[in-house]
Amino acid sequence: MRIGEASRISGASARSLRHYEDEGLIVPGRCGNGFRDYCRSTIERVLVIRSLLESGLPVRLIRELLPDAAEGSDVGTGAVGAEFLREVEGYRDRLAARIAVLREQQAALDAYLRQARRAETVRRGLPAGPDHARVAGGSATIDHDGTVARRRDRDPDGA
DNA sequence: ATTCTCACA
DNA sequence: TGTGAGGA
Repeated sequence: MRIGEASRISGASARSLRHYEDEGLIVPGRCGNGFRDYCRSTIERVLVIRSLLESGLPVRLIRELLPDAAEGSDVGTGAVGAEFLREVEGYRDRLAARIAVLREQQAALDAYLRQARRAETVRRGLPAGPDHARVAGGSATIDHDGTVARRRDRDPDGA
């Protein structure tokens, strides 16, 4: 079958199917007209790839886990090497590190929203609200207390 | 109507 | 991964 049907059956977009091929995860055949030809085993392989992807394994590791798409016929054995496990662990650790960073960013935004809402409430209750959110040139960061710390990239008039 | 490759506001 | 171009 061609990529269209393979896409419907596997649930992977034609784009993804071509991508998996570029990544060496699958090796569909080719018809005379150059169209890709997907056989049943390839479809099954795509299904496995998708589940693995959803499990969080990066393409690189999936490639190592699955038997060579080129030669072999059917799917995964159970022969996982110790080195492979270490790679997965490494990936998971890096993921954890990224999550930690994301948590900090989320905390910073939560803090910012709290102080921003507080400021909004205060403004309504007071005669005049002098300071508003000002966004000027340069970069800015939001601290854990919700404070927006701005800094000019370079002070034009300073020496 | 489908697919292919290539490139990216 | 999506999307569009330009061709088969």
